[in-house]
Amino acid sequence: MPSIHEVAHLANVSSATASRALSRPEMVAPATRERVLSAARQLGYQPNILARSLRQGETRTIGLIVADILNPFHGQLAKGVQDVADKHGYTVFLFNSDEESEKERRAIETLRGHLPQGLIIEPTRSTRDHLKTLSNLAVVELDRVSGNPKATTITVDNLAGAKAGTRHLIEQGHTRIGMIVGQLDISTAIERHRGFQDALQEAGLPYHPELVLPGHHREDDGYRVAKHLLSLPKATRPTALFVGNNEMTVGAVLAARELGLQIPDDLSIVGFDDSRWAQTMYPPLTVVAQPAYELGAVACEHLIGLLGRPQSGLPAHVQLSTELIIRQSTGPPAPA
Amino acid sequence: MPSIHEVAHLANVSSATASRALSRPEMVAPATRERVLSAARQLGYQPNILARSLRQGETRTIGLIVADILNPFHGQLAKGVQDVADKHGYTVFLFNSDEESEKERRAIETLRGHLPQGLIIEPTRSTRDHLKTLSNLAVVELDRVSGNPKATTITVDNLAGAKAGTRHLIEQGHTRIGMIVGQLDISTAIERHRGFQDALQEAGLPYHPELVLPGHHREDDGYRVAKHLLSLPKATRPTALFVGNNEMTVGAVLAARELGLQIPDDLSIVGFDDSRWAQTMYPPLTVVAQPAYELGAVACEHLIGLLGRPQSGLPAHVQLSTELIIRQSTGPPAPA
DNA sequence: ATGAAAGCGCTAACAG
DNA sequence: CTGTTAGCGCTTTCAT
Repeated sequence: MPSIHEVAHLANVSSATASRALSRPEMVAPATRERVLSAARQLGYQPNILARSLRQGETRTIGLIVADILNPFHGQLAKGVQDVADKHGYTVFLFNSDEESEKERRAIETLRGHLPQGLIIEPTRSTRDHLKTLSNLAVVELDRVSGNPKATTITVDNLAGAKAGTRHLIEQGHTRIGMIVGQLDISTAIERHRGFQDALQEAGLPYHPELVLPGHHREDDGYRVAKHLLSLPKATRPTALFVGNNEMTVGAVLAARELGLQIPDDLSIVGFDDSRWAQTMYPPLTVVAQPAYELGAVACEHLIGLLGRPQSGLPAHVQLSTELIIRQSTGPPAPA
Repeated sequence: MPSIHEVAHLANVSSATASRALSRPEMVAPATRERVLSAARQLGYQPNILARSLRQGETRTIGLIVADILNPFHGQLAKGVQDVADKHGYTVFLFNSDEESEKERRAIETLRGHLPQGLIIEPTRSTRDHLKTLSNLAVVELDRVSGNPKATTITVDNLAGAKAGTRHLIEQGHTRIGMIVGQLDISTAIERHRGFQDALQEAGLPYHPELVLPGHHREDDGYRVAKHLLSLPKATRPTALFVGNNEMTVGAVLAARELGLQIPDDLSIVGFDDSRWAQTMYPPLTVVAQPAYELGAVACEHLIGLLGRPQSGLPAHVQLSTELIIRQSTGPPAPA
């Protein structure tokens, strides 16, 4: 890799001038500028970002820590972030926490060494602690909130979403509705659970705690929990299921199939997050859809905004809305 | 961020000793080492990787350029790469080319400035040209090959996979089989097309060029092409479709549904790539599955191996195998 | 408008 | 075993 000295030498100027010609063209005589530019082109010169960042104390880099890049929802978040970062000339360091505290800790540590100017993170249980080590880095929390009151957060209105999904089931006539909820130490799970409860209450329906069970957001959890709920004696078994995230919904659908339950005749299902398979599965799934890509894009716009001004007042809390998409996995309960 | 000088000062040693205590503990007296370590802990010291990399000329960073992170197949590749990189203490710079030459060019350019020690790339049409600017960076081509004979490549046996998928359709009794093939300037598409042809030929079946149409790997392409093929007059319309990638298969399935064709009774479909929706859709899809995660993992292992030795002989060409998973989207053609 | 020189934070010679 | 010194490539004063 040629250095700026070689470019300077070839153009018969000092490295200072070469640097200026490249980054502040207006400070340099047109003729000189041309010579430098052509020398750079000729040598295939590419500035060494490490050196530049070291000198300027500015890396034009941001960190992104997502919970699980294989889950299409999180994948879309990541894409939204990347596209916007790219547009503004920032480079993204992407890490996966896989929902594990320890991985998150390591990701943050590695990231720190690379001196990102900002961090976008989907918090886990331990994020609050981990972020304490990050003196005064601009942080945007995405999708979930860690509880840190100083953080800017970009989320979806989970409460309203869950309420809408549950209400839809109630309107179909269901009274025994089960929920497979996420980990209750994560904000999204808490809010969706709350929305579920609120909808029941508004309708004057009782909340059956034994029909509400937690899972760790994975397909197997959905499968296991659904298997249990759907194997209850007919009288107590739920006629509808509201599932707290996309992966667990897959598990629930497979469990229902395995038990020979027809959807929606024997069981109605509403999932959270839309996805490719929700549209192609049979029957197409009714879901509470989230604007995943936009969520990521907005988070990144905000972060970059934050970088512009030093300490601009209060942290923002942006909340995007969800959309209930009614397909064919929901219908009235079978007559008793 | 505290620098190593502050740590050194607090521990009453020179910065050189502090550096050694941190990176080469055996070179330093145990007592000193302890003092330095504790000072570092106390200050929350984290080495500045930029400075270190600049000094050592070694960034312990690799670049990864995937075609489309939102496609789960590519997502799995990325995860495989990342997990392995992580295990070896490398950090990954992830970029998306979105199958666009121009984005790929920009990604490579940006990457260069960050001085990655190696690059893993899913080549596009123009990769060969773009890589010329990368003097002597270790490069591993993933999933596809660019045609550069000096590159190490990690691929799947697309020829055998496509052959197996096609043969399966032939065994079911199909004689008019259509194919939706990818862009024919990408190696995987070429090989799958060839495998398709070979299977026909081995079975003594004619190749109908009018039943083989290209798409750009997206859902809409699959939809559009399938719509066309399936709208042909009954006598000439294919009774089975072999589709060259996962996204296009979605489109083909939706097109079939829209035309009221029952799968597999009116139409058999074999897709390339397994996925979540292939398993949950109705009916579950017969596919040629690829070990995506492993592909990424192997690529990264290879790259890191390459970094160990300087110029180790010939480039490797690893080929993993595919697996035909027979589900329920394939069956005998309807009797005429 | 240009050049000389300093310094970002780190580590590798080289001395001692 | 430890300190001094130099330099990775870049940009930015400060002169001129």
